[in-house]
Amino acid sequence: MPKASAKTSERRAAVIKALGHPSRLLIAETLMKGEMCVCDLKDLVGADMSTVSKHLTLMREAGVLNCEKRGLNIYYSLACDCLGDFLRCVDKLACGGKKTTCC
Amino acid sequence: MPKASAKTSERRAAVIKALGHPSRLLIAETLMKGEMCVCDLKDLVGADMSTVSKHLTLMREAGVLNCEKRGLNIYYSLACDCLGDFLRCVDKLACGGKKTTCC
DNA sequence: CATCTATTTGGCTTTTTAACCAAATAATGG
DNA sequence: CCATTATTTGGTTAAAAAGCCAAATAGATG
Repeated sequence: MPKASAKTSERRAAVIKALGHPSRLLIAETLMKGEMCVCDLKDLVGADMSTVSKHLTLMREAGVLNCEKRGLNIYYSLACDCLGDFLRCVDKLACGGKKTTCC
Repeated sequence: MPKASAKTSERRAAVIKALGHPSRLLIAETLMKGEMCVCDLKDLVGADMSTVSKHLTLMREAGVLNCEKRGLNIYYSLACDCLGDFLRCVDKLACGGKKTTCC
């Protein structure tokens, strides 16, 4: 585990932030099953195409997604197969329940 | 892996968002070594105490942190020991490098 | 070449998040 | 009970993120 310099902390936070939005998380979860093109992801998310495109760009720039153009479509896919482990941890935490106060 | 309903997606995203800020991530990384009180975390982060307090509240409400009051201090700790796996995945992605375009 | 389809970009508005300061609360010790 | 220390809350302001629309770009196809 690398030590947390300010720089790596920023970079890590960018990756995490890229997944910390409901639509983007849904996209990532869905891409675990395989690549998809933007228009299919648009249907999945149910937002404006331009909005989805911006989410995808952000995720790609964070290093979370790869993309490849084939014909008219651009296919996005996960850059890493570790997302399962990532989500397992998230789910453990998410189920912990919201504590409104500590004492 | 539970299916991603809108509700669970929201909840998961909240957990992830709680870690997707440089200061909060630094706090979480530091707490892997053990609990700390707010004033120590304030020194670590180097922000106003009230700012740090709000970060901690947000993380606690997301389910990421627990806290316990002892004497005058409140000690925060990680709610789950899975953060290592989480960060391993994040680091893999963070090292992937920023691709500015796909083609 | 003109056109069609898929996607990205730019611009703008609204919402959310972050930060600080000052004031409130809570437990402790004199 | 008063003062002190640790922390949270409320309020305000500034900065960042998200969404939509319209326009631009890039291949594919007739």
